[in-house]
Amino acid sequence: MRPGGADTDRAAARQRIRATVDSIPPGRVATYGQVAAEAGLPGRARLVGRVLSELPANSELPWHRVVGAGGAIAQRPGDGPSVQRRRLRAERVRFRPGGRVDLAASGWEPEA
DNA sequence: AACATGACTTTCT
DNA sequence: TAGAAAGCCATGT
Repeated sequence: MRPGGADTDRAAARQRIRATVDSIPPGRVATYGQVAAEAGLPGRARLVGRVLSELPANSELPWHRVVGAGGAIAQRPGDGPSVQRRRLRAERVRFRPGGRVDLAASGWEPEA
């Protein structure tokens, strides 16, 4: 076989992204860039968004714990921000006036 | 192969 | 507060 093939790399990257998202504890949120960096893919925040966009509706992955830079709720296709906001509020995630997540209080601090 | 698009981020005007 | 610009890059046409 050809270890290190491009296809394999992309598949592995997406798997690491999913694993990272899955490791975000309830009540905490991480930004796209943060998830990418934790997954060993610095600078590829977009790839994270891509992976999440392809998740099946019944996915167990806590996609709602991923927000944009500065705690902004991302504009998702076909659905308003209210869905994600509700799910986060249900986990006691703190919000700041303006509708952003309070990263200082509820941001994810991954353990080394 | 060129071009467009997108659940992104950061910096500079 | 807004917009442009430049990074990033997988996918689809």
